[in-house]
Formats: sequence, C-alpha cells, structure tokens
Amino acid sequence: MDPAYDPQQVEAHWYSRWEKAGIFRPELNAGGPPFCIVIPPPNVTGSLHMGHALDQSIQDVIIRRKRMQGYAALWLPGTDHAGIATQIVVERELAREGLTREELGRERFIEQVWMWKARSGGAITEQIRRMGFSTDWSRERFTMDDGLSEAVKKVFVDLYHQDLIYRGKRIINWCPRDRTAISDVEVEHEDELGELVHIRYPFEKSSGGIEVATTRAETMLGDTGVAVHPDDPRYRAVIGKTVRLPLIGREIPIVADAAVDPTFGTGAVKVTPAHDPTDFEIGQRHGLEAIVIMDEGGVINANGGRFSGLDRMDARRAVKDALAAEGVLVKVEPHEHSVGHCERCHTVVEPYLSEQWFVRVAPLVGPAIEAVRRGDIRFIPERWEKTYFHWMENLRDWNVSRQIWWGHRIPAWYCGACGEITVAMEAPPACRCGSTSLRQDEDVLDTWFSSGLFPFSTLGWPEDTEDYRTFYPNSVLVTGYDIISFWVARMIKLGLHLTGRKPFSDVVIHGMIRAEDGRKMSKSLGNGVDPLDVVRDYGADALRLALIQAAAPNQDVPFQTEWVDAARRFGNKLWNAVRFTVTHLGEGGVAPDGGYPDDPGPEAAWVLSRLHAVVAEVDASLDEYRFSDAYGTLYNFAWGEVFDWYLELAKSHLRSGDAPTRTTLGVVIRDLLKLFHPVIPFVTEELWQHLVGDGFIAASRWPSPPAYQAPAGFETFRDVVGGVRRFRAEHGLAPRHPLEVTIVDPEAAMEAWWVPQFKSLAGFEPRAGSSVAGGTFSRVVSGSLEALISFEGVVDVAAERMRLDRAITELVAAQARTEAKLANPQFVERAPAEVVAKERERSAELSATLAKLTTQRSDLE
RNA sequence: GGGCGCUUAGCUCAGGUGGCUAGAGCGCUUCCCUUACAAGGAAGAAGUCGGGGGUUCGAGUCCCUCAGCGCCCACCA
Repeated sequence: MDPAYDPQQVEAHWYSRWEKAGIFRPELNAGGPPFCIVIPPPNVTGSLHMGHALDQSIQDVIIRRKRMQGYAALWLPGTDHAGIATQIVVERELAREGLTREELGRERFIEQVWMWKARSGGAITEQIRRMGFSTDWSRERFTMDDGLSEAVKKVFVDLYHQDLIYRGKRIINWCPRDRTAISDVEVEHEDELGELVHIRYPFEKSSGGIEVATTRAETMLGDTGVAVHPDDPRYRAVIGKTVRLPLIGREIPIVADAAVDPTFGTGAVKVTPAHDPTDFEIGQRHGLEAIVIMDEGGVINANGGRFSGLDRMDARRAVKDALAAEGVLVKVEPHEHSVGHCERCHTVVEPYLSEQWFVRVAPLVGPAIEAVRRGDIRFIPERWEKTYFHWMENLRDWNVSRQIWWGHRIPAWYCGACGEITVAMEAPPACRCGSTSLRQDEDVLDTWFSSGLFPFSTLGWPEDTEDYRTFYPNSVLVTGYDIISFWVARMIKLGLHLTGRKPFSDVVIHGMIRAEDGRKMSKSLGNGVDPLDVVRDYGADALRLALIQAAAPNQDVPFQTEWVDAARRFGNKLWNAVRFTVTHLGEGGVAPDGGYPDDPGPEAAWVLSRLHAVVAEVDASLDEYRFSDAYGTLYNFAWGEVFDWYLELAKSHLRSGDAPTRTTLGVVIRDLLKLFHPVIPFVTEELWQHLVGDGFIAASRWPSPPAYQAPAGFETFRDVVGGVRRFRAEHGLAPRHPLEVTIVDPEAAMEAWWVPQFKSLAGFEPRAGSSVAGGTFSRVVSGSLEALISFEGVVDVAAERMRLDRAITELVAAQARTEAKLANPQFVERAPAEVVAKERERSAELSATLAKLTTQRSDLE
C-alpha cells in the first residue's frame, strides 16, 4: 500500500465494478424488506451543482446503509425534461445557426431537442457516477420516456373526466420573453421602487372627476371601469356614474366592489380586467369587458390606440407623458411594491388574460393536508409542516399549460365544426358531432406535472408492475426546502388522489449550500463552486464527507473548502490506519463479519465497548436523519480514540504477537470502514480489499458488535493510559513502551517507573505538558528514556506555577458552585435523584483533584 | 402585510424532551520529524451563549420583549 492516499487513483475504477456486480440493484437483497428512494430529478439541461451533491450524498448515505442492513434497497435515478429551460437552451443553439424554432417547425424542433438530449443529457448521469452515488441504472427513467409519457397522458385524461382539470380564461402569469404562461410558484417576487401614478378620470356627465392610482400606467389603456368600496362615504354619490377614459375616450362605469381597500391611495381603483387578477374578478362581478391590450411579447396591440407597437415599458412612459399633456396626470410619487419576475429569465411577468388548462386543487388539498396532519407523512425537521400547511391552505388553481413545444403535449382535441373539446389518450377519429376536422391543443404540460408523478410513474404505474407493488409508497424523500411547493406538495396531492396511497413516508428537508460569502451560489454572481472541481482536487469522498458533516439538520450552510480539506485528511488518516493494520495482520486477514474476540484484554475490552456504544449512537442518529451528528461522533471516535490511542496501545502487543489484540484491531478497523462506507464509499472499498479482500464492502453487512464490559478505569478514552498503568502496576507488570505512559491521568503518572528520574531532573512531579528546559514533557514520554535523561536544562518553574494557579482557581470556583448547589435544600429536594447524586460525585472529585494540585503547587515553592 | 428562521470561540458552525467545568473543524500559542500517517502527534489559550425582562432549585436550552440579519408566502391598485 502507498504511504499516502490518492483519491483520484482510488476513485477511478470502483463505480463500474459495483455496477457490473449489480450491487446497486435491490435484487442484491432479494428477500429483504423493500426500501425505496426516488431521486429528485435533476434537469437534463443542468449539470451537478453543490445542492445536488448534498442532496444526493444524503440519499446515498441512507440507501447504502439500508442496503448493508439487508434491505432490498432501491435508489431510482432519473432526470426531468425541464420544458422551458431545455427549450431555451436548444433555441439558443439554433440561433447560433441563424435558425428559429418557428422556421424549423414543431416536429423538427422536437427532433433537435432529442438530439441535444442524446448529446448532453448524459453529462449529469456521468456526474452522479463520479460522485459514487449508488443508483440503480437499470431502472433509470426520464420524464419524456414512453412509459412516463403514457402515465402523464392518462393522468390528464382521468383528471379531466373527474372535473379536476378544466380549461378556462383566466389571468395567469405571462412571461413576455419566453412567451408562455407560468404557474404562480414560478414567479419570484421582489420589492422594487416604482411609481404610483395618480390619474384623474373626468366624469362623463358632470364636471370634476375621480382620481385613481396605478403602478402600471399603460394598463389604463385597457380599463373598463373604476371601482370603489361600497361603504366608502366619499364615493357613495358617484357609484353608477360613468367616466371618460382619457387617451382612449371610452365611457366606463364606476362600480362598487368590496375588494377595494378604501384606505389605499385614493380609495378608487381603475379596473383592467384583462391585466390584473383582482380587476378580472371585479370585472366578472360587474360584467365589465376584458380588453387585452398587449400581445404575447408584451407589445401594445391595436386596442392600445396610438400606443400600439410600443413595448410595455416604453408605453408606460408614453402614456404618462400623454396623460400629463391632457392635464389629467395628478401626480407621480415613488412607491415601493413587489414585482413578479420569471423564475427562469427574470423578465417582469405580466398578469395576462388567456385561455389555459388548470388543475382544480381545492379537492386535492384536503387529503394532502390530512395525510401530514395525522402523521402518515412526516416532515423532518417537523417545522416544515407548518410551511407546508400554510402554503397548501392558500393555493389557487394550478395553471398547467405552457405555450412551448418541448414537453408532454396536452391530449385535447378541438373540433373545427362545433368547437367541442375531446380529451382522450389517442387522437379521436371524429368529434361527437361527426366532424373529422380536429386539431390538437398546441400547448404542453408544466414540467412539474410529470415530476409530480415521479414516485409512482417511475415504478411502472399505472401498470400494476412488480416494482410498483414492491416499492410504492417510497420510503423517504430527500430534498431542499426550496421545492416543497413545486414538487413535494404536488407529489403528495397527486399521489394520494391517483394511487390512493401516500407517495412516501418521510420527507427529509435539508438546507441550501451557500457560497463562501453566505450568499446564494449563482452563475451571475460568479461565486459558485463546481462540485466536480472539488472532486478533482480533493476526491468525491472528501466532498461527500464534508457535506454530510457540515449539513446541519435544516440550516443553510456556506460552503468552505477547508471542510473538504479536513475530510480528505481524514481519508488519509483512515488509509494509514488500515496500512498499519495490514502490515501487522497481513493482507486480507480479517473476516468480513463477526470475529469479535471472546476474551479480550483490558485495552481491547475498552475499545470494543466504545465501538459498541458508538455504533448504537450512530444508528440512533442515522435513524433520525441526523447525519452530521452521526458522522461527527464517528469521526471523533475513529480519529480521537481508535487512531490516536488504541493503535498506540496496540503496537507493543502486536510486536509480541498478542492474539486478542490482532483480532480486536482487525474487527475495529473493519467495522469503522463499514460505518464510514455510506459516506466515503470509494476509499472504504479500496481499503476493504486490503483488509478483508473478500467481496465488496458495498455489499457487506452493517456492523453490530456485541456489548463489552469496559474494565474499571477504562470508561473513557481519557482514562485509558492511566488505566493501563494502574492495571499493569496492580499485576506487577512493567510498562512496555514509552508511549503507553503518556501522561493523561497525573495520578497514574505518579506511579510510573521513570517518575523518580523525572523528579530528580525537574525538581517537581511531572504532569502532561510540564515544561522542562524549553521542551515539554510529552516529548519525554513519547521519546525514549535516553531522551529523558539527556534533559539537563533549567526547569520553567514559573510557567508551571502559573499553570497550576490557573487550574486551582478554576477548580475552586467550580467547587464553590457545586457546594452551593448541594447546600440548596430546594435543589436536593426537587432535582432528580440521579442529578443530585452526580453532583455529589463531582464535588468529591473536585476536592480530590484540588488537594492534589495544591500539593503539587506547594512543591514548587 | 403575514409566516418562519438565525444571532454561541478570531472564522464557519454543532449544542433532541432545561441538569457534570458549553463543543467541533479551521485558525492561533508552546513543544515534538515518533518505527501507519508532518496531509501527523502532545499540550494549551480563547466564549458576559445579541440586549433586557420572566418562569424555575437550576436557562445557551422554555416564555415575553427589543435590536440586527436572512428566507418564504401575499391580487395594496
């Protein structure tokens, strides 16, 4: 084995071997209980980012452990077609060749997208492999697959016939750049400083007028009314009158509607039913005409009179100027308000009246809320349930049609003769009226419509496949909180309705990985870190371990390269620990399972008892999805106890060929490899081959070491060395190796054979870290007796005094606190007995230590 | 306008149901190339747990309040 661990070399070859051996398939543990996670499908357009790396690292830890625990574990990979995003990418490519999709036509454009997908869609799956994620590629799915497409179609048709999907003219969010509708959740609101423009609409039949205010002046071109609150005394007299719309000259009525907030602005609001959701509703209630004044690109149309042809933002200025010229512009004041932007292209979205397909969400919401409320579906951490409820309770119908080409085309046909809509799986031969002039809807479905079916459509639903029967409902869903509304909520709603069962049991929500500066990682800010760069420099294992350890249960975490570096150093440490073990036990000398010694010596019993405790703790944490806790504990145990202490203790035993030590060392290191395997699969697999050399660690069994009784004095690793000293002294044995007498427990150190020599040299009793001639005591104990004797310098008594004084001061304070507590009758009465007992014990310990230190201190006078 | 979260060591963060002397990584100080590993080892310094109030025998932890920061939701024209 090389003395240093080289991640690149180690990570190069394992993935294909695992895959070839079928380890990632649930059939590996055919008889085991099923366990299934479906990957949150990344965009085919995308490449892996830090968010995926974290998300998928968590899932891999879960799935690899379950696999090792004997579950028929399935992690199903897939990608989603990302309608708008993909279309934009391909269109951009075409534009470079001077082509537009319109020129190409629908069919050839779709062909282009598929070709593009074939070319670059593999990038993300390649990255998943590079990260070592153990997905079952034999079951890989894509939302535009035949099977999934059939499922999508069936769902649309069924929901339509259940009256849960309808077509309607509504105000939707329109992106003038992408020229498509988008759903409410695809709109990002940002507070912006705009203008509140006050306009006076003159009365038609009398002098004077009514003042209205708007932030989008150009929309006045489409006004068909003015609304006031019915109870507003200021306007009671004018209700029913008409005003003349400036610039256009249209006569429009003043109506009374409770939706108007009398305290805002002038209390009178202009009504533009075609360009504002509230206005649309007001318009509906009062029979006001909805006049669309813009085309799909946000340019004013013929209804805008002389402003026709202007872009909406130019029109805004032009309208303002024209109003001023007409003398009806009362004032313009700065006004901060929230403006919606397209999530993808950041264009300001336009509320736009158009005919779209909607999913009626109200009937789906009840069961979706209920499933979470009664604990059938669990959010981890729990507090996300509140967000989920809040969000679910305020839903409007979901606009699912998109005016793009790449996606699942809506299976609806319009009759050219009678206008009847036929929704069916296949193109109907004729309309009900007998006409054969049928035209399919041009629109496609929102990508999230198909993603919402992922937990079951990927398993073969609506067919009653074996996979569906076995792995549905899924066990766990892991995702960031940013897509609870987009995805999680929809899977729950659709899953419950369509399959009659919950889509999954546990929803594990994690935080976002942020850039080092604490901001969101984004391309435009240039502060993103490409996981693959990190993998190249530090290895996938290091990145995975770093993310898992840093990922607090739900908090956003700024990404820091130092974590990854620390994680890589751990890999090196592990590598060397195994190298040490292998040089003593030989290659492949350890059994893949079991093999725990029956009659270990004291040190072995100590480390084995710790191993048992740590496994229990790690299991408990992992069962609760507390990944950073689990691996923090494991990391500290491995490095701080096993590597730093047990390996040192084992050295001289190994030289003397001590059998229990060989066995113990082997099983402890082997179990550490297993415990770490879910996070750092590559290096543990490589090391497994050296240590065990049988099968794959990826297919090995999760450890469950038996409980061992640690000998007295060995309870914590801090006591180990002192304990060994005491133990050997009691049995009349000599210390074996200088390292074994590293001073941790001063009391034990006093008994050591070299103490008199130290005392004669230094003039006081040794403590860990005691200063001797500019050197410290650790040098002595970790070197040799010769090194000790060669010390002939001046002892730094002053430093030693200061050290002791400080320690004594602290102890006195601690003791005072303890005494005060114990002297308090209420504490003794009301605190639990065990707490009081512990306090007593502590008090005694403190007194003893204090006495000892005081003696040492007086020695120095 | 609602809702949620954060504020703990120089930096980035942990600290389930209140209870030993508040932890980790990185950084810092002192010492040590030691035969698995200097990408290492030993020892150590460093925190009025954002401010104020309350509940309690006991509060980083629970409640109220103030301040600062962040996120989500929302049809104030």
